[in-house]
Amino acid sequence: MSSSETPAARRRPTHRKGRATLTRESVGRAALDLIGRRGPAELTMRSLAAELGVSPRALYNYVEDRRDLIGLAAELFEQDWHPPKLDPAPDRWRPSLRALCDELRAHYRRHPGMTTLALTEDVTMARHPTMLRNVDAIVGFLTALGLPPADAYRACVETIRLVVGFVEFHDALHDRPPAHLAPGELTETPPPWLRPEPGTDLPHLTRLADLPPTSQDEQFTFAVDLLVDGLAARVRPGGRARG
Amino acid sequence: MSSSETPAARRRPTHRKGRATLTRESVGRAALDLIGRRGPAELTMRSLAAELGVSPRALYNYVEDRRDLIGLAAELFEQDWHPPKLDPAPDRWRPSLRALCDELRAHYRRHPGMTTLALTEDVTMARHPTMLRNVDAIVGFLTALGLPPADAYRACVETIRLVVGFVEFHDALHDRPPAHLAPGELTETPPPWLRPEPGTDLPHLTRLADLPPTSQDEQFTFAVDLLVDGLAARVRPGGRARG
DNA sequence: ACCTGAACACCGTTCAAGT
DNA sequence: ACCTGAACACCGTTCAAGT
Repeated sequence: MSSSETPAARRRPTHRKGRATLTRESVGRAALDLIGRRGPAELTMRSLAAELGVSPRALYNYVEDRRDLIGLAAELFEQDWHPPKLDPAPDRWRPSLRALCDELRAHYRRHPGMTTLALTEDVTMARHPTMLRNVDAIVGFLTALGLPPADAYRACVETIRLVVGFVEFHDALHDRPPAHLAPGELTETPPPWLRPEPGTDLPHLTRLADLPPTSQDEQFTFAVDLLVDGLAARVRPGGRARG
Repeated sequence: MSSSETPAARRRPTHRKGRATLTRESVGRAALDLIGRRGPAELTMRSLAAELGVSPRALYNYVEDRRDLIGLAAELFEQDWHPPKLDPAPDRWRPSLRALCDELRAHYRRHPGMTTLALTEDVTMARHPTMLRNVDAIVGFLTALGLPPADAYRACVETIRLVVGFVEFHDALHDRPPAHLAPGELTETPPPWLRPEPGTDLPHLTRLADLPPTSQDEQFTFAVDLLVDGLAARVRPGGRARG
């Protein structure tokens, strides 16, 4: 009766009808989990509500609409990642950058298709303070290598785009092969459909067909190596920035 | 009455009820046009049927389903492009590669979101003979620079991914800004949401806020320059391939 | 052979009503 | 304050019937 009830009595109940109370964050987490487990196409207001044991209408008490839900999941997804330690010393920056790309790739691969989903739903990601800290750390690392600040920012953007593009365009197909494809049709690189018919005049593809295939990881390593060498040309004393 | 009717009489009618007769190709072209004009989200069986003046059911006489339709549009889209002339001479390969990237970017920009749509619908692109010829030409160009065949193929893949990733993740947002965004919110690079609050400890982003913004084209040029320099490190006599 | 119209099972979202 | 159930306007796809 007094104005000083116990804090517990003031707090919102944590359960309701045997079910954990929904919150904006728990709804977003559930969406992110569902995307990771079943893929982005399976995220519907109705399927998420069913997993949470509520009616679809109940979700609208915590998110404005589906776009808001996807944006929320994307934000939580970004909060879950921090860049590894980055060392700009002349003999350490290359392995640092490679480790950064490897860890970023592993993170995005845990939710393949997430970025593409945000893109198609016009969701703008990356407003969270965590993301600001991450970008600041990477830009600082690239600046310490000797890049002008504007180029350090540009290189940061390209590094992230390289990884995200690789995961969304390459890993996503290999990690979750579409049901309609024959097993080996995408695991091989180059894929079988790039193997020319005998007799066609495609000399370089013909020669390629006899080489051992490139694995996903080899292709990724090649992409990161290209980036590292491109940056090295701007970092090395006497390196030329433009051709 | 004779068995030698005129060829015109044997041919399928080109019109029906005042409307051009549908064909698989004309349906695919209409889909590609609709995507370019109104964006990928606006492509539905019903909207396409309405534009063609038929019922939605009629489309199923020419395509198996929506995935098949999108694959068909993607195939026609690829047929519309051919790489420019590529000159591997030591003083010409850099401008050649830059021109290739510029033209590929311009092509993909004509149908922003097309690649992402194909991706989310599990459509595998690029089986058409035209695409084989294009890839063969690019791999041949990179081989002539001095890259081993396996690396030439890998570099070809990364070049295309760089351009497609840039168009889908960067140009798409600038060229068709989502309705819910304030005008300057995406045209500026770095975007306003990367500008830290005063007093926060993000020194590199803080410094960046005072620099003139990077235009889309400058960012693209930077990305291509990185690629060119990365390749140069593998092409130059004495260039090191790995760090 | 090719089309239409009605129908089915989905989807996001909203309304009116419950507790 | 938070929920449910019914409803609306969409969607892809299919069925039965027309010409």
